[in-house]
This record gives sequence, structure tokens and C-alpha cells, in this order.
Amino acid sequence: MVLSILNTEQPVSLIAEVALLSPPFVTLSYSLPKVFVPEFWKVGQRVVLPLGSGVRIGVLLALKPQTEITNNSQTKDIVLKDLIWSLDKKSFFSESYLRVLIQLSHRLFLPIGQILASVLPIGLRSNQLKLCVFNGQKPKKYTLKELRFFDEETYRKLAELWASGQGGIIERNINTLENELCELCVDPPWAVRPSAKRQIALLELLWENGALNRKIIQDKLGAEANESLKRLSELGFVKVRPAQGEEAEADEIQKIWEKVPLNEEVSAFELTNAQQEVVDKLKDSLDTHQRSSHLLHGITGSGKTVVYLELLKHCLAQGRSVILLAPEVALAIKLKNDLQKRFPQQKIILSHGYQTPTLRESIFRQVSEAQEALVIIGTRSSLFLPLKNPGLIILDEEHDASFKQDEGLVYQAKELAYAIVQEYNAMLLLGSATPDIKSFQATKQGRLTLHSLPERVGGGTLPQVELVDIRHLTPTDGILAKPSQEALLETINKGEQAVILLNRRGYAPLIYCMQCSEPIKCPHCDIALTYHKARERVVCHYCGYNYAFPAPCPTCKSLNFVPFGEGTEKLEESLSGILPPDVKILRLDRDNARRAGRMEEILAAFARKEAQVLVGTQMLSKGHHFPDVTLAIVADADLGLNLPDYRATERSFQLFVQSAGRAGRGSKAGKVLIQTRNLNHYCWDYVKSTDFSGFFEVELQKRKRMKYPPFTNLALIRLSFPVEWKEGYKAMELFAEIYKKEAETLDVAVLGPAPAPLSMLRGRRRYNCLLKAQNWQHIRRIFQVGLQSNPFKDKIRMHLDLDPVNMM
DNA sequence: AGCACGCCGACT
DNA sequence: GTCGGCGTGCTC
Ligand SMILES: [Zn+2]
Ligand SMILES: [Zn+2]
Repeated sequence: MVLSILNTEQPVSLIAEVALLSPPFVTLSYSLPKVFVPEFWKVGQRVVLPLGSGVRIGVLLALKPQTEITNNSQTKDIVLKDLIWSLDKKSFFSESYLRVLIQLSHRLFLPIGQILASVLPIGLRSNQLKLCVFNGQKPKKYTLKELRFFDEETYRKLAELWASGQGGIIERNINTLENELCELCVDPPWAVRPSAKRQIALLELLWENGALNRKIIQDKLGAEANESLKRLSELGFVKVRPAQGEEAEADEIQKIWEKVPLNEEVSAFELTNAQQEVVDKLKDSLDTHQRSSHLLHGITGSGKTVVYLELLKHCLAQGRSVILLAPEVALAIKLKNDLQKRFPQQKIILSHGYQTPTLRESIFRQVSEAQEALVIIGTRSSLFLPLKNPGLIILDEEHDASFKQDEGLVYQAKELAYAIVQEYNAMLLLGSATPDIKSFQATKQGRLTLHSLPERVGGGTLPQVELVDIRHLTPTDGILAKPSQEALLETINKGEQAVILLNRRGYAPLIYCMQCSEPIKCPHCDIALTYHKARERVVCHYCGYNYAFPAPCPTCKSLNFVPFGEGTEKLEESLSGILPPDVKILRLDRDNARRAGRMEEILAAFARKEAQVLVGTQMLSKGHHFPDVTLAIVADADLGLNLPDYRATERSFQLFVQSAGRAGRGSKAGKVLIQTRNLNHYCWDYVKSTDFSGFFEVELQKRKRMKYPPFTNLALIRLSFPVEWKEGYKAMELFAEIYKKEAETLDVAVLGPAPAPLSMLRGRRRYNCLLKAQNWQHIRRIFQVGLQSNPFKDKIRMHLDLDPVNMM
């Protein structure tokens, strides 16, 4: 079919720029093998290339006329090698997609190859891939390395077979029979030879029965079917994927939600006037096909999700894809389930960072090959899926810090989403009940368009917020003050539910040794160990260090300990003492929701009213709605308010308002109790009246006065060195000099380096250097200078955190 | 990451 | 004298 990709006589004069997908991740120039016509090579293909004496995989970034290269003095003397092969006949990445990632690579100071490699599941960039061709009957496999050293004639022969569809690239070696599900990818008629009876029989079988595993296929068609199957899968008619493994598991997790009815905000078919107005405006904006960015500020229970749904439908109808991002996996799963219930026909792809490589590979491939518009729901890593035509990106709970967090690639979901939207002329929609102050500020400056949903669906009122003074509480009193206990009992007696938020997991956050007069600390971090009762261990929440407890004090060997403070585990235990014995209490935190699906089980059980009280960490305050919850208690509000962070108040405000959102929906009135020792804090007036704009105004004034974002750009250079390296302290002074000197010429305020609040972590001393500047480039510049003039590269690690999520 | 090249110790 | 340890450095 594709014989036209083979070259006959044309001279090949283009040069390929290829980004390597394995170290050294550089972008190198290659000439093109004359066996293929120049038009065969397309930007975005994954290509096989020679490097040194081996072979690698890279992505073709550009094709340039030879003259451009030869005029460059750097590359003039290098004799270019030919590319070897392509893994794709068509382009795998679109030029738009590559442009977005190249932009990201500039921002992160990383080579584009490294970005592409971290984005591509391993199976799609593995050096172990093989070329499989059929010459006559028997299939033959060649490793990529073998391809490099074939003589001209064999190479051309293979290229001919491959070009005519007599072979393909084997993406992965697949496991055993039952575990492999075969799925038809193409509707009839199928382009196979009419004489290929077995292949046709197999295609028919799958057409009739849907997806089948290989065991069943073998039983029905005999062992000979294997050969046909292999062939068909290499031709792309049939896809073989793991049957049980992760997909089955993911489905199981989805099923947990099935018995839980949709919330009224999501299930409503009639839009409220406010919703309709917002939807109309945003639809109009989508219709223009112009890039645009919006902030949807809808109070808790105002039905933001329905607005998303309407826009999603509209965007799909335009033939453009939609990405809907949630701040964490559990929310994405829930959201997917809710949406699927509303649109049973629509295929919705769930994508998040906890999926296994195999599943991620299959999703990546599916997205890259899709011709139709797709709906993707996931966490921030979903932004890297190679969608052809994204039209709408929604970030739900846009204020959430997890959109900024940095594991692996340090990118900010909001910025990346913005870049994508710019590239594709799409729409960015940020949604929250408690927007980030920066987003709010951006609406004032016209960079975001503000839309509001000021009322709850069904006219429900916002809950009443009350402060509970806990200054008088002694350690023996437990963590809940009398008014909180009474309110809790009252709620339960009415047959309603309550949630209690305590942002501290474990049993006791501090174990005090009476002999040493010191808490037990982690030997690697400057942090007290937390006691986990069920695990019978003390644990460092920062590095994971732990040992069985009780055990003699590591310093004095005494066994005289007093636990201090209360975590969720203890709270759950002490609640059962306070509440009537028949009251069921559930707990939700990272410790008991570790197993896949466990979190969903707990949330679903609570939603089904199998318990009256749910105790949890902040994962509980994020977006989950329980209609019968009428009381929310924030057990220790000061935990967040007292953090050494300029955003402590903003974060706390968001937490309080979100928690308030858990209480009371529809007809039932809700109540929120906030326990604090800080009764005079300026935020309470605004929390009590849920006066967002009032709070934002005051907070903005404060930020302006203190020269904090959004009125300046703030960054942290994080420096660390091994504790045992005593010269480190001196070296920090050296860096103070370097930064100060460099900052003189640029308009950057430098503070430090000074010991970080978390002064030791994993055996390394930590220092922070705070930078403030109007221009990000200047901040980057100072960091670069420090990086280059680091005389102790093996000892000192440094890392630039732009707009840090935490200052610790 | 590979893979060569290279420079030392302990084996036939 | 040769085999093989893995330290350093390069790859269009
Ligand atoms: Zn530790
Ligand atoms: Zn002690």
C-alpha cells in the first residue's frame, strides 16, 4: 500500500534534527537513508538512529535543507550518519505538540529529548523494540541494532516488505494467554488477502463476540490462530492488551461508585439561570475558536460540574477534545464516574500518574491514534497526552496545590495548560469555590475572564460558621472541645452525618522522652517521629524512616515516654469513647487509603450512610460531597495558619471555605465549627460570611504592602549538603556572596541562604535562599550563575523552585 | 545509557 | 605476555 515511501533515484538533501530519548538526551543532526523518499520522513516521527556504535530512539524534530547545516561552523566538520528506520509511518507527535514541549524544555532548562522521554511510556521508546517482517510464510524478527548493519540490499528488501505492510514494529513482548485480551481495532471490510482464511475467521470471531482473550481464541480456532493474531496485531487490525491486570482493577475501583447516586448538582438536567448565563457566554467564546482563559468562581454546591458538562458537550460537538483535570486521582475517578453516568455513550479516558506503564502506554497510543474528539479526565500528567485537537482544558479546584507540586518533571499544570491553549486556540477554564489569589488578581487585570455562580443549586444556604476557642484545652482533654462534642452528638442524634478534618495523620505527632526531655526525632531529618498505633511504629513523615515502638529511647535507652498531640488515628479512637457505642466512625487518610480502591470504598461507604462520622486529613476537604453531612469540624485550624509561609492565610481560608462546603446541601442547614487558639485572626470575619472578595481585597493589600506575589515574583533556591560535610556552612556564605553580587546588576531582592525551616532532611542540611523580582528571567539568571560557579558539585545540591508551594 | 578506550593487577 | 577489572569520556 505504501510503496511510494521507497526511493528510486532522487538525491536526498535534507538533514534531520533528532532529539534522543535516552541519555545524553541531546538533539543531533542526521542525514536520511536514500532507500526512503524524503517525503517519507515527517516531523514527529519516532526514529531509530545510530549513536556511537549502538542504536537509539529519537524524535524527529525538524527537517532542514543541507545548506543551513553546512553554514553552521559547529557542525561543519562532522560527517553525518544516516537515520536507520522509523517506528512510525505517519507522524507520531504533531508539530503543535512538539512546540508546546519545546517551550516547556526552555522553561525547565532541560533538553527536549529528556522531556519527551519522561512523557512517553517506556514501551513506546524502548531500544528493545523489534522489526517483524513476513517474507512468504514465516515472520522474522530483527533487533534495531541488526537493522543498522545490514548490507544495502537486505536493508532495501526489508524496507520494501515493511513499506508494503508485510511487517511492523513490535512494540512490546506480551505475557501469557489468558491475560491477553484481543480487541478489534478496525471495522470491516478488512484489507487482508482473501486467501488468508484463518485471519478472516479470527476477525469475524472478534467482530461477533467483541474482545476475547487468547485462550478462548485458541480453543475456538486452534493453535494456528496465534500466527494470524500476531500478524493482524502487527498490521493494526487487532490490538492485544493485558486483560486482568490494571485495567480490570481500574474498572473495579470505578464500580465502587456505582451504587452511590449522583449529587443533585450533577444530576440536574435543568440549568439554573446563573449556570445558563455562564454556559452561554463560554459557549459563545468556544464558537469563536479563539484562545481564551476563564475563571469560574462558583461557591460550593453551585454546580460548577454541570457547567463543565455543558461545555464539554459543546466542545465535542465542534470536533475538539476536552481535558478535565482534578487535583488528585480519587477525585478524577469520581468525576469520571459521574460523567459516565451522565453520558453513558461517550467514551471517557481516565488517565493519571498511578497507572502502570502498560496501561499508560495503551492510553498514550490510543490518544495518539484517535481520529475522533476525546474526553480525558485525569490528574495533571494527562496534559502530556498527544491529543490532536484539544479545544477545552478544565482545571477543577484550580487553587489546589497539587497542580503545582513537583514530582519528576517540575512543571506547573496551569502554565502548561495555558501553553497548550495558546498553541491550539483552545479555551482554558479554571474552576474553584476558593480561587487562587493569583487567579483572582489575573481577572482584575483582564488576563482571565471571571464568571460567577453566587448561589447554591436548589437555593440552599451556606452553612453557619462558628469559632470554638480551644485555648483552655489540656493534653488530657483530647482534641475536641466541649461545644464541638455537643454539636457532634446533636448531629448524630438527628440522624445526620458529620466530618471532622484534622490535618495530621498517625496516632501521636510527638513522643516525648521524659528522661531526655526531648521528643524522639528522626536521625536523618530535623523532625519529630509520629507514632502510628496500628502499625506499632514510629515513623518520619518526611523520609519514611521508622522502627517498631515501644522501644528504648535511642539516646538514653529509657522507656519512659509520654505521647503528645492527636492525629487522625487517635481522634478516631477517642471519638468512639465520646460517642454512643452504636455510632460508626470511618477514617480517611493516607495510611488507611493506601491500597488501590480503598479510598473509594471509604468514601462510598460514607456516602451510603454506613457511618455517621468521617474523620480525615485534608484529602477529605477536596471536592467530595455528601448530601447528609450537616456538620463539619476543623479540629485544628492553627495547624495551617501558623505555617511559615506568606500564603498560610490564603491556604487556610481555602481550607475553611472548602470544609464549609462539605456541610449542608439542599434543604438541610449546615454548620461548621472551627477550633482555634487564634480568635483574633483577621481571616475569621471573611470566613464567617464567606466573603471571598472581601478576603481577597484585604489579602491583596497585605501582599502589596509586604511585596509578595502577585505583586512580585518569588522563588526559592534550595541548597543542601550532607550533614557530615562540615565545610558546607562556609560554602553557604560563599553562595550568599555570589547571589548578592549577581543581584546587584539585576533588580532582584535576595534573602539568604538561611537555614530552611525544615533544617535537615534525609541526612542533608537544608538552606533556602529567597528571591523576589519582577522578572522571572533575572531569578533564573541568578540561579544559573550559582549553579555554574558551584565549586562543590558533588556535595552541594541546588534546585530552583519558582513560586514555591511550600517554604519549608 | 551504552560502549569503546585505556591503564593496572593476577593468571596461563 | 595476555585476560579482564571498571574509571573516563564521547556519541551527529
Ligand atoms: Zn526522616
Ligand atoms: Zn531519651
